[in-house]
Amino acid sequence: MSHEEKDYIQLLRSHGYRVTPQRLIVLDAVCEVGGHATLGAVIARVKMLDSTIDLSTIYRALDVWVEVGLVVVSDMGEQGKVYKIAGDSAHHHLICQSCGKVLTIRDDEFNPLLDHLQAKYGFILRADHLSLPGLCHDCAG
Amino acid sequence: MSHEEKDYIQLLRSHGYRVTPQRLIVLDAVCEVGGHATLGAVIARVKMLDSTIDLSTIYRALDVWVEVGLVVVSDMGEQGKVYKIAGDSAHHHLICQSCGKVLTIRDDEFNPLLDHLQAKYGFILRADHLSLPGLCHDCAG
DNA sequence: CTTTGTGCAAACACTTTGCAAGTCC
DNA sequence: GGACTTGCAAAGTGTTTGCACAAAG
Repeated sequence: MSHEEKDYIQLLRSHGYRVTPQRLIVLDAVCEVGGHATLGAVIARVKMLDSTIDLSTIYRALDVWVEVGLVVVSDMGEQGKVYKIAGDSAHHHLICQSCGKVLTIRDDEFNPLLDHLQAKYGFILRADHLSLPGLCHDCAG
Repeated sequence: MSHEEKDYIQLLRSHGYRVTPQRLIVLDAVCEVGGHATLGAVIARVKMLDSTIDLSTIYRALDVWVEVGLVVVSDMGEQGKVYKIAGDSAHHHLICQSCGKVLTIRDDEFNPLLDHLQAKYGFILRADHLSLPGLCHDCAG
């Protein structure tokens, strides 16, 4: 695994949570799925690592990791919730409604919009994972 | 109700659907709730208009209206699905993660972003109802 | 040893489906 | 009359909760 062991153990403890194998496995699963891990993908991965872990435990463990801030979750509507390790560079997705292709764009491409919203409404956009529907180059033609 | 009666009756028929009071009531409900009608709001409204209409009928009727194109649905994740009469001017929401306040912004405020995405990726943004998370003016200070 | 976490089963909310009876055309 | 719809009840989903036992600190 790519994350530092001490850090997240301290993180759990400092929030009054205990360190359990189940929680570590769930965290590993999110890591290993990588990128944007859908709930289904995380569950599948956890079950692969240890099939005796209960579904409710997975839900609870994910809540804990989100609570302590090591994992961030975003609800993408149709696609359900996706989990990822906090600190990954923010980015967004362009999803083609015709062919389903997914383009990834960097967060800073939103800066003009972000500046505009802040200037006009005082609203600070804090989206680290948007999914924007539309038509890709191939399907638009 | 604000919609033309003939139009949507023809619309149903032309798609091979029958005109039933239940379907009309569901359509009315979406109209009356106005703007973005959450599923819950639509259901509540329908029940108010005629409490004998079954939940399954409401779901099926909404599917029919979406199918014929008179109603559009967007899945807003956390907030669930919202329904609205097709043809309303497109716009988007800024949702404050701290206080829950919702700001509505016009679609054309996205034009710079839209142009950028089209120029750089050939991607045509087709979002008529985005929800962007962030912090509102009051909470950001 | 005390407190927290787990697995299990049951409860839950939300949505869909099968079917007989009713309705639209 | 014949096909489509409805209401009802039941079955699915996906997620949460209560509780006795197990594990962490």
